[in-house]
Amino acid sequence: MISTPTATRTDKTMSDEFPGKLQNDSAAERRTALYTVLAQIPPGKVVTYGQLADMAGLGRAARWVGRTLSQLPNGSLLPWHRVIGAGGRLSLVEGSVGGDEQRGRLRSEGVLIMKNRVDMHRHGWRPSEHSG
DNA sequence: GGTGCGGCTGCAG
DNA sequence: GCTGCAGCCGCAC
Repeated sequence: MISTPTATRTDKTMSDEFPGKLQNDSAAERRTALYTVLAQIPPGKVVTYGQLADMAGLGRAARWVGRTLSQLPNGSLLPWHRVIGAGGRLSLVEGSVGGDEQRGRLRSEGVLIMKNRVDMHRHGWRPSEHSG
């Protein structure tokens, strides 16, 4: 056996594997995990901040997720618009840049928005049920 | 290393 | 169903 003292985490990017339970050591790792999970969300589906945080292994850091998403650049290819508040509520207010963008994108994907709310029973992403 | 701050969450009114 | 309040968690001073 190779007694590697500092080989706890490694060498290369282990991000080759699918997300779920990454061993997050640093904030950057967590952000990466968050982005990875976020990228797994299929079109027409939505997740809540808390759900996304849990998927990234952050537990209840839903707030942090929201802040992190707000820090995404405009050119980001991540489907940040598929992240909504608990209960299918849209945290972003209509009239806001992000709010308008989110609604527009969601509708483009076939997600019906009624009074700042999305039907989670219909569009809620169920990773446990093979993204379908 | 203590304090403040969020694109939150859940419950009560 | 909306508003207000307290709780959580991690990040930035």
